[in-house]
Amino acid sequence: MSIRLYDSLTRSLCELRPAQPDGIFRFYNCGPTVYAPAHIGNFRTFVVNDIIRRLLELEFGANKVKHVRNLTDVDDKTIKRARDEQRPLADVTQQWTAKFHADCASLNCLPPHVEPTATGHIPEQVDMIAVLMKKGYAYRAADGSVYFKVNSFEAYGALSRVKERELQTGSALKATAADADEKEDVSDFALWKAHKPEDGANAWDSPWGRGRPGWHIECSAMSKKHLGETIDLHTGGVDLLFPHHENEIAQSQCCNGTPFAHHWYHSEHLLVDGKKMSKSLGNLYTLDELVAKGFSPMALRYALLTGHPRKQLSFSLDSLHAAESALKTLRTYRAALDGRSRAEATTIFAPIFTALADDLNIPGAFGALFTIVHRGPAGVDLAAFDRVLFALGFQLDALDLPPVEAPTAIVALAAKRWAAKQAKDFAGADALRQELTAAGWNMKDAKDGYSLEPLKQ
RNA sequence: GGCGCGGUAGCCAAGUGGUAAGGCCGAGCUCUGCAAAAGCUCUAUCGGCGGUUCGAUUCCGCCCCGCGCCUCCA
Repeated sequence: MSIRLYDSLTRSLCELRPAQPDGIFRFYNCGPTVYAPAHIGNFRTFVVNDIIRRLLELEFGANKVKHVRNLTDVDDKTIKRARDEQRPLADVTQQWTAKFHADCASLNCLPPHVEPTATGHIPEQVDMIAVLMKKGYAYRAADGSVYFKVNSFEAYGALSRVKERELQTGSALKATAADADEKEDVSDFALWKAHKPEDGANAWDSPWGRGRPGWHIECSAMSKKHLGETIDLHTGGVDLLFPHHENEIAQSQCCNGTPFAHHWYHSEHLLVDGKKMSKSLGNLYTLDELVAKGFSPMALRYALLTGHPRKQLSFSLDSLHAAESALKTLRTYRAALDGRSRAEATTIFAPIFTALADDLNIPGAFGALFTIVHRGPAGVDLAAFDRVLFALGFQLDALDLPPVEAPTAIVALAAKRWAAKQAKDFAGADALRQELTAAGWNMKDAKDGYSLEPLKQ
């Protein structure tokens, strides 16, 4: 199987393969800014990237993939959060890093091999900026900040086709750039930001004075350090395509004089009520909120994968209900497999891998999966099915949420109903069941007892 | 204004130049006092109008509608 994936730069499908002779596939995925809980739109990207990681491992071998995902732990948002809460920056970023890790774990995302932080790579960033200054690609402005001179890089705009757009009067860029007055050109972007009072203690020394790195340079520096000058695949959400990734290319290629990434991939946004999630629209969900509503993280993982990654995906609580049901079907199916090895039957799941390797057609893979499931478990090799589950990252035993303790009133109602049923008072039992349903609980009868479970919202 | 993406059953969502996967919901059925669980069955002609073609949902043109990026947003 060879993995073909859309490349944002050439706008075509290209095969993924390691370029270096060591055969190691170098994979860099832009990570989160750790100042708040990531929302599920963020997690769509990370879950999709987790599928990429898993496919790469299946294709090249687990020890032939190096996956790096950064943590942005110094920027306007993290600093503001620390200032608002009157806490040290590191305190805040460590808190939200831990939360991010916990969420990723419950979504069953494989941890990256290296997870570098911006604050942990200040010298590397300074070094790159120094080279850019020396080569004439950057300049120090009157405010003490260092900017990248966009028009010094011929190829600028290749990724986003920025040269095809007119930066006309009144464009958002011109109107709102806070540092517009300092820069030689509105398109220039900060490599090093001179210290401002509101930055507080969050400043580092540099040849250009105290300050902090700009956003884009961290990825250039960290990917270079951990993966080398040229990487095989660089990914992120579509909103990073411009300017973030465009700027990364400019910095890295001007500094190193070598190609930055062979392949670029961007996943599309998760939509709620037809719109991208945002705080201002109030349509933002976090994993914790969904778990509080009774949904399992695995259901969210499933729901986030129901659309093609390069297409916007509509999310709703209904999609979580659908996901729970679909996953239960898979769990039931797996439980029905007898575990007997059937080497001759391991290829029945091939259509699933074919779909995945064909530009990450995950919905297509789901379709193939359920088509196979409906043929029944007879003669199916358990290990082969588990490889499918690995590729998709589904942990079916994680589906069951810890049992919820019912309130005493509910317990009493249930006991009463059970007694009525034992006495063959079915009318009374039914009435009590209705009371329980109205109270938000379902009573599951068994031969010799019963259990209670809360109805989902 | 520039760049890009999309409009497929009640909802979500694949896909192909030759009469449209899959999931959910709903309905019916099997099982079961009821409910649940499990299983089976059923439900679309693909935004609109033209064009190319033996034939288009799939290619081309126009139109309508929606979304994203152009602001340190995944």
